Amino acid sequence: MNSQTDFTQRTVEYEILLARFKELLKKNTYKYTIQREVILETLYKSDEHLTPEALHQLIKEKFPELKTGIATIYRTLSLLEDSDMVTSLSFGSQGKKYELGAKEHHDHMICTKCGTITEFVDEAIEERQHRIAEEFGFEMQDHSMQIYGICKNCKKLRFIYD
Amino acid sequence: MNSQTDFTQRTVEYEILLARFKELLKKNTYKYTIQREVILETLYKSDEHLTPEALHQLIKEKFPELKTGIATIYRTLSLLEDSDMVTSLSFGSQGKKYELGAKEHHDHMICTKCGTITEFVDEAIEERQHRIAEEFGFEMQDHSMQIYGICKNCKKLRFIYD
DNA sequence: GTCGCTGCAAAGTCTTTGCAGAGAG
DNA sequence: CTCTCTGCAAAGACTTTGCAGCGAC
Repeated sequence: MNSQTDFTQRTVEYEILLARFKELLKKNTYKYTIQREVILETLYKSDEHLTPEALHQLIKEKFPELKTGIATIYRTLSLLEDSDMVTSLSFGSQGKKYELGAKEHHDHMICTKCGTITEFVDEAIEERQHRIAEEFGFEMQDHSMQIYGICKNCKKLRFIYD
Repeated sequence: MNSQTDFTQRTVEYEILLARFKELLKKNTYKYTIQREVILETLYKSDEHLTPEALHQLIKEKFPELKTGIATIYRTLSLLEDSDMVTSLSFGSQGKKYELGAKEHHDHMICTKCGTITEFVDEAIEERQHRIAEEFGFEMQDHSMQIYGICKNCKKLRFIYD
């Protein structure tokens, strides 16, 4: 293990994402800043859906020298969301979670015990959604679906602890 | 037009709902209060999905003598939600909206221009959802689906104003 | 009567905003 | 150089909580 920083451990996929991001910034005469890239990178590296607060924690741990403020997290997330680079999910009272929206479309299965989010795609459902919107004369921009329940893992644990 | 109060203009459907509610209260040794009934009634009469604030406004207008506090609205909505009598929907930053959950299950189509929510049900989708949960070893408790876009009406208006 | 419920106001959360200095273009 | 972006702290919006008095049972 050498002393490479995280910044050099980039995948091709991430490079493409970053290029898209820089293009977006340029197009809107926004500036490239290290904070903005770190936020993008952290979202990219995380498999999870992150709350602004969780994202802030991760960044403080990984890049403490940046002293990134929570306000910047919020501002950047808004910017990314407005540009359709990230998507947010709202929960009951657990606030809002963000994920990179560059990935292909998918829906969410949310465990009400542990909060874990599993992604899935179902073509039949996608197809029906389009048809329904059409039926109502509705111009669909987006759609989302959530299945709430107890995940496989928590079902096992429940068996042990309950 | 006579001077009947709203309380006497009850439908059979509402009476059943109210009976369910009273039963629920009794079962949990909660007390029946006029505020709680007014909240239930207002939710029942509204075709829309209401924010706690909107609900509060409606109640202040209809029953000013009660001086119902916003805290009571929140407390009662929580109570009703915990008891599965109402369901809440979360939105981007527009907060949370509540609807009576006593009705049969349905999904939502949300206009991003005017915020109007249209309900719909699609059997094919319901069926697929169960199948997907099963596939993942997930014990489904609930599910929700939202289609975001521009409603028929706003599409018309856009044609005129844009 | 008792004990839960209510309104009010104060306290929490979470998110946004104002501002002066730092830094990208 | 200019003008945006940032961190900080203060302000906002929304929701919850503490408390004393009121009211259901």
